[in-house]
Amino acid sequence: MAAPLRPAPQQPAPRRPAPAAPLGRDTSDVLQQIMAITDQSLDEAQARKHALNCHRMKSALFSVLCEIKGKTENTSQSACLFHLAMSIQQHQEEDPPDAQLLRLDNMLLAEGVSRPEKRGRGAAAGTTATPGGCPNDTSIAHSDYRAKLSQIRQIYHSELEKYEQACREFTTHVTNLLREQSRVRPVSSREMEHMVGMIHGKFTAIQRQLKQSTCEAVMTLRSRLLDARRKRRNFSKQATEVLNEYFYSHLSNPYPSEETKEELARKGGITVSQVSNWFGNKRIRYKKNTGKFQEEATMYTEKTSTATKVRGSGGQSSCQSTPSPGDKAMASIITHSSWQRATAPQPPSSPAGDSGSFNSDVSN
DNA sequence: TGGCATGATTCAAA
DNA sequence: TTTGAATCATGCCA
Repeated sequence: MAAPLRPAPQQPAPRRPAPAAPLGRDTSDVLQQIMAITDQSLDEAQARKHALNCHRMKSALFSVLCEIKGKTENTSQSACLFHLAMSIQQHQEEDPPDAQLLRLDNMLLAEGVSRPEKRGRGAAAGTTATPGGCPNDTSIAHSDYRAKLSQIRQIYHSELEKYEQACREFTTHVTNLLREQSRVRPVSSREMEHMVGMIHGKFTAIQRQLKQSTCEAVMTLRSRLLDARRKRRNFSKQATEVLNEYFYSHLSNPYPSEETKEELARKGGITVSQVSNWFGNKRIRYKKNTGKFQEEATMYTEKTSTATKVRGSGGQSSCQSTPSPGDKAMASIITHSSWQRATAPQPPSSPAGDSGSFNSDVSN
């Protein structure tokens, strides 16, 4: 059986100086050498380049290539339009990363990483408030934070500089290479710009990675600082007294309004969130073990009753803290009955309702 | 050092 | 969004 005719396998380009030969064969030979030049080692390529530059057909080949390029200009124009459209589309697709880059830039700027290091104190730490924290602890944490941030900033700028330097060097190298190639083939300025743009695009991607990892480092640092803020610190005696007084004088409905919370926070020198936390904990712990809190309850109700007698009939809490001999029993009854109803959102403007429920609880 | 007290956090329910 | 409940984490004291 006859084997089917197959196209002859492509022979690798001969790596030898072009001998004197007919024009067509000579041209294709030179072209093949150009094509193969990237496969060769640097020394070999250098020698090949020199041979090509000195080749007697070089100027003829160059003009032919220019002619071909000129003829295909129309085609290339449409190709350029296509590339332009593709590039626009690509840029549109890259919008999210660009937005991300913008966010990264903003964050680095906000954290003081993008800026050169400030000499003054509290450059970045000034932006982090620490409500309810201890000044000594936070200042230690902040100095630690600043030191770590400074390290991150140094690393970031050093790496950024390295990348920029590498980008410049590589761009110069590629530009020189293209200039070199322009002696053999026509290289338009647009091609050069395109190549430089590509290089810059690659290095921008690397820079984005750098910014991202820097942001992550800053976030980790911040979260560690936040963990440090989590440290528990007992409230001052005054704060505890203010809260307890309110709690036991409003035992029927220990749900202070937002305004009351603010007032209690101000009086105790703590934050509104801390007041909310305290009441949340107090309610649940009181309910769980009423007996344990009886002594405390008696103490505070007596205290507030004394204060009421001294102050007379004025004051917000005084009108709601009329102590009765049966406070202990009342507390336990209230705890197990009215709080369940009281968990429903309270009407913001019903102080009378508070005392009313208190009285009704007592009477019940 | 262990146990208790207590402020903070988390999560589900209303 | 607030609250209850559970849980964590830390301070304090015997």
